[in-house]
Amino acid sequence: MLIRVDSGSSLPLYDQIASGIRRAIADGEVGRGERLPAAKELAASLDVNMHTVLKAYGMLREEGIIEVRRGRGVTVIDQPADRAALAESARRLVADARRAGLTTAEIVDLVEAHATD
Amino acid sequence: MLIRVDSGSSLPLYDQIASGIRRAIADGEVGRGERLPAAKELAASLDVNMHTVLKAYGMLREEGIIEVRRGRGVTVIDQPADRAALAESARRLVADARRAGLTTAEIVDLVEAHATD
DNA sequence: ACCTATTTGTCCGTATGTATG
DNA sequence: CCATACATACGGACAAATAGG
Repeated sequence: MLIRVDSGSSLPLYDQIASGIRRAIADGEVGRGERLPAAKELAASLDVNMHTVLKAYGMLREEGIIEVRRGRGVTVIDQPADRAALAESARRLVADARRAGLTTAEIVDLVEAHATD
Repeated sequence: MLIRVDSGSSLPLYDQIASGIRRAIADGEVGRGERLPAAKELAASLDVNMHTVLKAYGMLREEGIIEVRRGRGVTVIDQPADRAALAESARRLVADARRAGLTTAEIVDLVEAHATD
């Protein structure tokens, strides 16, 4: 898995790492169900602290794209895409947001705030 | 704001702190829009590390209950219930979309498609 | 415009705990 | 029992946003 980080970037290192892993998965560089390197190893290879990698892993776990378990490591979740459920989620979000009085632009902002690349 | 933590508990300190703050808000001990103590202060009063308090604050921010800003401190959000539900919906949508391999731009497109003005 | 203090954000390092195999 | 690997908590350092003088 090829990831590069730039300590001079304005983006936090953990964001860069999370993005790199998302890309690696999207590109099929790491397959579904496959294991990602241990935090300690990835940290060493990127020359960052283990906590920084663990924070990136934690983000991806909250996004539901990896499974993180102590003693076992990190694996990419293998789940088929369900576009129907996705559309339903989007519909429900918009409905709730409308009820709360949000404009379309505000809804987009809200979504983007939860979709940090 | 009265919070108690037990280092002997099986629950992490940051969970205990977050729970304590949720309760304090629910009980009206701290009002909407009011400010919570600086992380450093709360940490000192609970005899825990500042980072532990910051982690608790981060959790509550993700839940949409509080607003945390650098240099300004932490304030309780006006409509926690609605915003919290919205944030949760947005989080879930993004997680599902990520799992389906969508990029941020594609997620925004999906939302906009359901938010025709 | 400048300076200072405050406050959170990020990153590092270390130590210890806990689940897994 | 032992090694691996993440989880929690501590501490320190510096950066960046904010507020106020």
